[in-house]
Amino acid sequence: MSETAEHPHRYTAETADRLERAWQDRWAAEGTYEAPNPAGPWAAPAEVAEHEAAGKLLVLDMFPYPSGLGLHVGHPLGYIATDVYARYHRMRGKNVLHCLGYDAFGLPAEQYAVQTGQHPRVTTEENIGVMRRQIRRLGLGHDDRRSISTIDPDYYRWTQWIFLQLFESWYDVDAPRPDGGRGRARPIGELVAELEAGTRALEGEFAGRDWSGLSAGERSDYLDGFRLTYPSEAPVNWAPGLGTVVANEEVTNEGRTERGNFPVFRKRLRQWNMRITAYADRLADDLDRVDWPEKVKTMQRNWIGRSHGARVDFAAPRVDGSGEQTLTVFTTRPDTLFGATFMVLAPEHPAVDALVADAWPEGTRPEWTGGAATPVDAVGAYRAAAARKSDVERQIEDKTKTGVFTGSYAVNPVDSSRVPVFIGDYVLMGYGTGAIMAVPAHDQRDFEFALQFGLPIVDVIAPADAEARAAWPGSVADGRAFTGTGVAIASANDDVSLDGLGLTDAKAAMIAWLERSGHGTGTVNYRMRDWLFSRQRYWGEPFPIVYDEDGRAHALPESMLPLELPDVPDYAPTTFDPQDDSSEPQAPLSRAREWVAVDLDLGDGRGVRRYRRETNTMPNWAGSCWYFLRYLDPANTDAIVDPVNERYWMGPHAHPVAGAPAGTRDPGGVDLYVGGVEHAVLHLLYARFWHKVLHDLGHLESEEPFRTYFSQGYIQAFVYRDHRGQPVPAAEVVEAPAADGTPAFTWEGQPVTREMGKIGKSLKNGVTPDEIYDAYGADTLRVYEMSMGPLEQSKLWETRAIVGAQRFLQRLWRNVVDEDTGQLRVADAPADEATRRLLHRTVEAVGTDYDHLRFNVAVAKLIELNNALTKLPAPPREIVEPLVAMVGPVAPHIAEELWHRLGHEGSVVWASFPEVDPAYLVQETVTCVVQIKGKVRARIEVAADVDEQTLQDAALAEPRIAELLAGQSVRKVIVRAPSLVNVVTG
RNA sequence: GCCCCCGUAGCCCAACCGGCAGAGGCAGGCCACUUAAAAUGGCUCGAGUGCGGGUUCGAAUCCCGUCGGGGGUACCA
Repeated sequence: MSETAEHPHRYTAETADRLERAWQDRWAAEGTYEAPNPAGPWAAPAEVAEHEAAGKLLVLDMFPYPSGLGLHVGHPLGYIATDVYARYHRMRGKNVLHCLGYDAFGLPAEQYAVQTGQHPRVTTEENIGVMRRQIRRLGLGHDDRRSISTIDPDYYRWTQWIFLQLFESWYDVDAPRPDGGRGRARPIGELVAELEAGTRALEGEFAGRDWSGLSAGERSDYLDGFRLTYPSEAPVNWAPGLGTVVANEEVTNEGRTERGNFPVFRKRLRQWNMRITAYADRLADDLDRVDWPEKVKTMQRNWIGRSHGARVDFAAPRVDGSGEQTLTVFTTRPDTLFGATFMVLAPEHPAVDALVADAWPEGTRPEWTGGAATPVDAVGAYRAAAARKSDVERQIEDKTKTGVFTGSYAVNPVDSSRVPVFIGDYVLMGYGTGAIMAVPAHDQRDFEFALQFGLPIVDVIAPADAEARAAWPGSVADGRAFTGTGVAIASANDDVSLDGLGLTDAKAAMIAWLERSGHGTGTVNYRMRDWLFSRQRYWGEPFPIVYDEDGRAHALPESMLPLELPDVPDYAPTTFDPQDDSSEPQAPLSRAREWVAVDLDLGDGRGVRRYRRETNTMPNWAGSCWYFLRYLDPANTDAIVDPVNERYWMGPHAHPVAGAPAGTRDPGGVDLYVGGVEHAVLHLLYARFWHKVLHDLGHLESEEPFRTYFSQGYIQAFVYRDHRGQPVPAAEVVEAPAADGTPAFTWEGQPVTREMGKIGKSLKNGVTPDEIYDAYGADTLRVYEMSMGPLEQSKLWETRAIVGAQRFLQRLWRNVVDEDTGQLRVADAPADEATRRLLHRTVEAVGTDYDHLRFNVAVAKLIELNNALTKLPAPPREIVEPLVAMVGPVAPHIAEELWHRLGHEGSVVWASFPEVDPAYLVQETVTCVVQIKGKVRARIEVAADVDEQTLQDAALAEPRIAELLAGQSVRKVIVRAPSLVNVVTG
């Protein structure tokens, strides 16, 4: 390039490339970013002590998944942001732990391997290699010693260990916690001991029996009902096209898999689950104690879906004459029980069979029968139709209420009225009890159902406000349910009256009556279900579980960990026709017969026996639930993390986060976690759950994994499509104004349309970091990405705008280095007053901006200061040095190079962030704005410490103001010394 | 349908507790350097804050309504 010849010492892409690589090598060789641990295998307490005054900082990025496609320019955004933050805090003297590992087990890696015909380990390791190279070239200050990968047996040994912790524990809802609450995980051995000693009674189907009277099998089943991870036969989400079951959290609204978009079918299968529901309350409550975006907290609260209400028992005579069938409903509105005029059960509800009559009873309306001759036919046909409908169809269909009468009546406990029992698919088996009491006057869905089927609608709530009550014609006349808050009416029996009570009191009164009369109980219901944990896939962590001849699950002893994933030639999943819901999942590991059948001594006193290994593997989420804990102490072979290290890096702070409820303590956790919002109810919820279990069991001091979480926006790019809607290569699109002046776009001469979209190969708008490294250098990419806009916002990638970032670095370079001679240009003469003031203002602003992740504003301030230096004949060293230091977090390579050229021996990485001298922040004089009725009419220079009266006098004496005020009466003068005077006239 | 976020110059974005609408960048224009172009540098142009109302001495900022964009969620009893 010619400019190199003309300006041999100019900062160009080549210069950047050369010095960036050189500094990356040197940082690696010198271990510049290695963070000392207080304890464990890497204990370096003396080095830790050096940071005692400033403290520590744990910065975390979401665990990346090494895809075969490599990175595009959108991926590094968060990594750069955390790196800037980490580097800033290093300059503040903190012991900063920042590193990056790889989440390498899972479906996409396996699919990629199947496509390319290579073993997943081979392709995954290759992909990690590519990603490591791309990440290293960005110059991130990671402690590479701590980089771990989930597929490493030394890592997944501990994933399996955590699984065993969950298997070997149960949730005791009564156990007191150190924080004063009740409920925590305890070792299952303690449960067994209490059962053996008879201090704890058996529950559920074993209630009333004695532990010693149970068979071994019964004991095992009983304990499985308590373990935090347990096998169970239950309806799960089976995706034949994916060849595996998936968790509820991985199913989209459309009833398809999040990964691959395959149809999902409900199927009863024996699978492993995690008892996350035991933690529902704490997972919901503790959101108040972390510093997260409110949006993400809301998403988690909605997912957990806690609602307070009551369970109410209705009784219906069984059609076979064998007595009463209890139908339990969940309602959030027990106060409307007097208005319950019918019941609806989910079509799959198990009690339906006991209620389907042989013939339509007297008074059955024709529309209740679904056109069938008998209830048996009607219910049979309706159930068959409902079962045939996929979830997708149920969603897509309009919301017209359908259902049929079972031919049975139940008794409303509150007034002994007979209410017809229907089945209908608007009641879901998966929520509450799968049965509802219908209160058509006060629930819009029930209202619609009642209209459809000619069922009675009885108002039991009326508007509370007398005026509104007088105007309200009743729900039937109004044409809709009254769902607002109001007061109860027509709600009394011999025993209880709700009449006149408001919502809260009426609910409480009804719950009290239900409990008193034995017809129900106040309860809390959750939308969240237990977490389906097994997958029929090869590329995941094997379960440390074996089955004996009776099919009972046994944990492998810890000494047998890691249980390594066997190398099998046939790792491809067995997939089916995506629509074939009759198919059965087949785990690839089940084909590894020699691995599955083993003779082991589990150390339980039974000696060597024959066992069959669990052939499911763990889901992708397993490895990412706890990786940050391993970063803290990756070489520790005795423990998942040394407790001292965990307390040091993640222990609770002295003060709770802003907005936490009074009296709560800080939960501990990562100091800053940055990642995309797409994991709001998956990873972020699962990780919190495991963390709380490990906390309860005494392995962790912190109660939450992520004290502060920041969700970054995405970088998007324009997508151009031709007339068929096909994306065309974005880089080849030409922009030219159309005849009317509006922007128009063409590709190969053909008009194309423009829209925003994700960056990627499929949309033909991909830009890789490597292209940008080559054309501009990593520092330029870093500065550009940080200056694009607020971190939390989605932003538009615009390759042509990058040059602005490069020009900034070039000007910075030119302020220090002569482009022709390579000599230093800085002057040792003192700076002038104005520049010095600007410097201190900049130091002040950039520091707080870095601290608050406002990198776009920080970069603008640095550019401003740099531009001010460009105008000087020779930039003064006293300004240049702090500027270079402040640039260090965003553009570490150029800063390091200039720092050394300025004569420093040590790294800029560990230089102190410049100090603000407050003396330079105070202005001697300021410009005061003089307004008349809020409009600026004059400006005057006044002393910064001017008092209000003097300022007012000066303002009114200002000739232009005096002129404008002539002949007007001054009503009021507002003085905000020293910057503003507002004269109100009239 | 419901909930949340965002609308400032041609474009991306600043603006503290309500107090001069502009920090920075891109693009555009002019000039310098150049045989020329690119690159680089200098200078410069540019909106009254989506719209309508309200509160206030004063509103981009607070409140109400409305339009547009983005996200979440949806028969959850």
